[in-house]
Amino acid sequence: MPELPEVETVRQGLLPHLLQQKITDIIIRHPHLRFPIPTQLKAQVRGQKVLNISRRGKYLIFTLPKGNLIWHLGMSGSMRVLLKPLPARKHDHVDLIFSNQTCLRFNDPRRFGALLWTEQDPLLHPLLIKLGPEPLSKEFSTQYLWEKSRNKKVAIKTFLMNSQIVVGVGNIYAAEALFKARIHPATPAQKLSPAQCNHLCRAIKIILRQAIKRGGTTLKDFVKSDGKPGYFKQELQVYGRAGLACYVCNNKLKQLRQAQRATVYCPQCQ
DNA sequence: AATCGCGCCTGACGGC
DNA sequence: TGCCGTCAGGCGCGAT
Repeated sequence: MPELPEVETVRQGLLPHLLQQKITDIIIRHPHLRFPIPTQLKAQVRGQKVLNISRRGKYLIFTLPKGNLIWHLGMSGSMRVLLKPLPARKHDHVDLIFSNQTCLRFNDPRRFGALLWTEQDPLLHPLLIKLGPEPLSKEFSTQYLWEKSRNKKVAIKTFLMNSQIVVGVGNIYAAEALFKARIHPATPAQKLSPAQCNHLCRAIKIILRQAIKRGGTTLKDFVKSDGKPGYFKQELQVYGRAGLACYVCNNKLKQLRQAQRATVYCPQCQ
C-alpha cells in the first residue's frame, strides 16, 4: 500500500526520465480501475510533453500543456520506467510511450488505482479539492491539529487517516506516528491535550520525512527493478508486528480493529 | 454534521 | 493437489 513517502519516491524517480519527454502513444490494456479510464484519454494526451510531475497527497499529477493526468496507485499500484520495450506482464494495465522509446508502465493487481484527465486546475478536481493540508507543510501544525480535533469523538487513528484532515497518512504511518507520540490509537480525538497534539504533529512529520529519505536510497534503482513500491518495513516499529515485543519496553504489541483496519500498538507505551 | 461501514479487487495463506 | 474461505487495505460514497 503505497503511502505518501512511496508516492513521493515514485515521483522523484520518474522526474529525471519523463520531464520534457513527448508522449507518442498510450496503451490501455485494462481500463477498469477504481474509476474507468476515460475513453478519450489517448486523444487527450498524445503528442504532449510532460511539463511537470507533482504530488497532492497520494495523487500524482502529470502536467501537460493541455491538461493534467491525475494518477493514483491505489493499494497495489506500481510504476516502472522501461528504457527498451518489454512484453507486458500480468496486471500491466497502462503504458505511456515516449518519443525517446521510454515507456512508463503501470501495474496494479487489485485495480484500486485510478487514472484520470482534467483540463482544469487539478487541485480543483472533485477528488482533490476537499483534501486537507500536506503533512509536511507549515499549514499542518500543532495548532491545526488541536483546532481540527476539537469536538471530534472519533478515534485519533481514524481521524489521522481521514484525508480531509490531513493527506497521505495511511494505515502504516498512522500507527507508527501514534506509537512515536505515545498516544493510544483509540483515544477520542477531542481528548488530545495541546502537548499531545504537538507530539503527534512532530511525530508525523519526522516519520514521513525519514521514510522519504529512506525511499530515496532504497529505491533509487526502481527503474530497473520490478517496480514494487518497496515499503520501508525495516524501519517500522509497530505495523505488522502484533504479538511481537515492543522495541522500547519489550512488552507484547497488541492489535485492534478500527474502521475495518488493523491497528498495532503497545499497551504499555501508548 | 459526524461517523460508520460497504464494496471494489487479487493474491497469500490456512484448513481440509 | 486443489478448492474454498478469510484477510489485507485506499478511499469514495451511501446509510445512519
